[in-house]
Amino acid sequence: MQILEHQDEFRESLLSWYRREKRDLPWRRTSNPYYIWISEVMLQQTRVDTVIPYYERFVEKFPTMSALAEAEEEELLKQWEGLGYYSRARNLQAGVREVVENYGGSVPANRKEISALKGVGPYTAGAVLSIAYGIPEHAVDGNVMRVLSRLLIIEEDIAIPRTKKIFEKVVMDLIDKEDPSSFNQGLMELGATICTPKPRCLLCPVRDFCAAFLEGRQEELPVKTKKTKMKITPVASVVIRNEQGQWLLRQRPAKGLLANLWEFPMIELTDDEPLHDKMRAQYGIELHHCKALINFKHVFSHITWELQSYLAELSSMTTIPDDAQFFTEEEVEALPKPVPVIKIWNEIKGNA
DNA sequence: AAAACGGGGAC
DNA sequence: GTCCCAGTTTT
Repeated sequence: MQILEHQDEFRESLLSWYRREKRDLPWRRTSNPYYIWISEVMLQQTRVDTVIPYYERFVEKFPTMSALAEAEEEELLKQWEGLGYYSRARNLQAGVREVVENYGGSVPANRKEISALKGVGPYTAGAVLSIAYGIPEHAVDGNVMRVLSRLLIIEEDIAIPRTKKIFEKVVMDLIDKEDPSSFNQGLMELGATICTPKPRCLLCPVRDFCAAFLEGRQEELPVKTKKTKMKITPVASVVIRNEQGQWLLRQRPAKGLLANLWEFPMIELTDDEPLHDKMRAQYGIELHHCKALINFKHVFSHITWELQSYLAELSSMTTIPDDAQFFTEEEVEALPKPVPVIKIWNEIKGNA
């Protein structure tokens, strides 16, 4: 089935535009599958401008798969600090370890095997295969669905998982067999710079092929039902300093939100029970001279923390929880911490 | 199929 | 405020 008239001309217009206009990005200066892999994982749900400095530091710190395979998780998370979706980092390391142990250090060059690696889903598999190895495989992300939904007027709801299969099929039909890397990246580059949610069609190199532009319907596509009921959670974070001037940090659980990152002991404020009682009940900590620090909101993808923070002294008689310990200022700096915790820490240091 | 999973930039 | 970003995993 021919899904698009003038397929060859479309490919040529897209590819010549991409080769002429593509941004000079760090991961476009290499074809090392490991580096491409790193970049694609970092770019999941994350903008290019945010990723660039993280990518540069990461490949400098872990220049080989062996280096990453041997790294401590704390060191890994410190490199990822502030980038979000921290399971990406753990999954990347797990995947790299699989490659080192089971594939002799060579990233698999077929969809079946590469997709079996931790953290490598349908998009990342296709991206690494096409960009690093030049294999004609689909790499369908949000950009590609937006571009193709307009190009072909595909009105299926892109919020529904099975809709992506439609676009994967379209890409496999359209993809340039000679340069699948530039084709896939060209679609994404177009979506990121021209065919944006608010499209700039007058700059588009393929508008003559675009069914939505022809009908003036580009603003209506893609169709996406949204629905996020944001949950609001009031929390209190207590910064505790002992008589030696050390700070009490707790490591978050290994699963769930901000897994394994460090924080000042945090309490969910579900009822109107006093903070002191909750600290005693949940942590066995007795607070003295509790002073209010700063209050702010922190928005995650599905939760908003309404966060209160306090500075308190700890009585020397109290036992501390076994998932928490005291750290010097230098040690606190070195621990991987989520952004709201860093914000509190900066407030502490500013007051000192 | 839906929810969980971070953080920031653009409007 | 809303949207959504070079998505994947878990439930």
